[in-house]
Amino acid sequence: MIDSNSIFRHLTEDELAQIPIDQDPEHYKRGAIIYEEGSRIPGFFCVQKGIIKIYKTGFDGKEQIIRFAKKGDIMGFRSTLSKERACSTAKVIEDAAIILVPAEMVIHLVKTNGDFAYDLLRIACKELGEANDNITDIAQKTVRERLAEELIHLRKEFDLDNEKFLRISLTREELANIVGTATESVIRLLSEFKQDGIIELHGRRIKILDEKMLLKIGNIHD
Amino acid sequence: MIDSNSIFRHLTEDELAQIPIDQDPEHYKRGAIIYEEGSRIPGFFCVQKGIIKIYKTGFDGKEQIIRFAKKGDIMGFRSTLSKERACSTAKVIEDAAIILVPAEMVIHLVKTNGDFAYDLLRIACKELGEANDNITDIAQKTVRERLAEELIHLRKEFDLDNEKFLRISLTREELANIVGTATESVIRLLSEFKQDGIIELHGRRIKILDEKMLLKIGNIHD
DNA sequence: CGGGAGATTGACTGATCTCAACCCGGGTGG
DNA sequence: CCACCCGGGTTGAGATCAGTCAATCTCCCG
Repeated sequence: MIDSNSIFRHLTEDELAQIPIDQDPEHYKRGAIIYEEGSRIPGFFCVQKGIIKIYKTGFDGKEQIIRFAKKGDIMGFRSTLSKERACSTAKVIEDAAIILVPAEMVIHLVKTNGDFAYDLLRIACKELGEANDNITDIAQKTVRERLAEELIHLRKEFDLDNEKFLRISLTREELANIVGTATESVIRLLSEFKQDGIIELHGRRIKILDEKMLLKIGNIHD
Repeated sequence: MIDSNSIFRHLTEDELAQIPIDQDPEHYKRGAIIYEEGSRIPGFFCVQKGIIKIYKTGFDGKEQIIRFAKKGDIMGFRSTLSKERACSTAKVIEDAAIILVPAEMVIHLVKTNGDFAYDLLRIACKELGEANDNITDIAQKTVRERLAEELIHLRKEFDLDNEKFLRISLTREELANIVGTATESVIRLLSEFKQDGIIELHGRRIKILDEKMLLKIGNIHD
């Protein structure tokens, strides 16, 4: 039930009993909004199934996708811990099952279970590191480089199916909102990559043919 | 010695005794590097005086300033907690005094002192929120908007002296490396702002005359 | 006085964005 | 059954923000 990399792996029996982990998760359909920018968050969400996009809305209404959450990921801990209103929106892009751990419970656990606190801290630090990488990329790389890099990133996070298709399906607009560019630019660059034999496009599905080339285009070295 | 918003405010007498907080801090001159990208960090740095810029180096060598640390701020906790190599460099831009808390000590505190863990978590969450805001801004706003916003941001973080000069002095290049643009662009935009009577420039010192206008240019609403 | 770092300015270029037209497939209501 | 609509996806043309390159200037320091 609780596997070795779950955020709950260090809870005691007693603690686990207080968490709704065995209860039925809430089910959400594609398009459903789990929480919205500016609202209060009741606690922290653990994704058991599905994919959620987490985005902020810019002043002109354009969405900027910050990250995705999938099975095993948690959402909303930032606002939960700082007791602030949500500063991002979470929207389902692949039907999801999610459980909610109440805010007081999380805070109580942080204060009383050191291993749990440490794990949570490491998750926050990991996200922080990724966010900082992201800032550097967006500030310094071209759209072309960022798109290549994002394809690699999606491949790492969601993997490929046995036909080499990315296991996540995004609209062109969503891709643009990750990379931070216009939809048309994504379309043009994707078809360029296709021309060059780097990817194949079947509607929203993207098949990755030449990962080496993407690494090169994206200036990814590590 | 430990004021009410110090990260150490929740330590017990015993715990405090184990921390080098009363010892003489290490002094660093402008230009000194406190830790460098790719190196191991011995622990976590608490700034008692001075200003440090924390930046990442892009693949072409251009630096991207992630944030500043000043009195009361901590640095390097991300790498310390995740036990990874530093992914950013910390360089002094105003003579600094800094104490170091060894990594094992920090981790031990996180695991045994819930209030400390909670405080640290909140700091991480705060940074994470700021990083996400930053991503959205860089991805969506123009250079002009970002520069205006950054001036407001610097004014909030470092305040103005009694002549309305920003209490932080940066080269044009550093300003460019925060905003994510070319040095020349910063120079041109600053002199535009000067033409419009929004700021005054005296070498590196920037006097803020019309904050309202900066808010407007930067599309800052909250 | 020479050297070097940082600041400035101008000219040019070009990567991206915006706008607009058009296509395509699916769903829906008449 | 068909016309229509709508959300995405594409493509082209033109406009432009911002980056690059290069020359010059100004301090400040040794």
